[in-house]
Amino acid sequence: MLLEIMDKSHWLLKSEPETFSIAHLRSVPKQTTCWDGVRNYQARNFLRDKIKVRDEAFFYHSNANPPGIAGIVKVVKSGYPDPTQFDPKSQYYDKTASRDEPRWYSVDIKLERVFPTLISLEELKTCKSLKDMALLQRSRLSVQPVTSSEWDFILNRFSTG
DNA sequence: GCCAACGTTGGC
DNA sequence: GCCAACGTTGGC
Repeated sequence: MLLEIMDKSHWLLKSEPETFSIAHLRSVPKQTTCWDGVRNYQARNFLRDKIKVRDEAFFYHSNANPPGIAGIVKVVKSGYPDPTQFDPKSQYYDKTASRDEPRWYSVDIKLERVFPTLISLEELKTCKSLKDMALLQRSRLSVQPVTSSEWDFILNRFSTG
């Protein structure tokens, strides 16, 4: 099957830990959750079109003290319409979206690893090899690609248990 | 809490 | 399709 010979892609997913941290993810059933609430078109396109089952992602704590990469998750379900866009009670409700024409997408992710210590943004910034990383260049994108070399570099450079 | 960066909206 | 106004993100 084609999927088996395709390389995994790597991503970085941001979450504010006050809202949903890696500790929250560890405590939910099956350590699996719907990655919902993304309301940016470029991020949406990655969720809808590019992120595949078996891909891995860094779980990044944004708006945190300190901000940084807290662990790794894997994708267990690829893009499908974000259910919160249809829910009037959700803070992510979007009245312009319909089930026939969904506007926003989610994937399901499962916890793979919590790093024993956070890899802080400050440390990432000191690495010349990471100077082109989307996180350091286009800091506001909440779903962003990570190249294989960036992924490997980070796992090798930092003690991640 | 500030504010720079950047994304979205809407009048024209 | 431009661009000013406005809103959000997220580091600090």
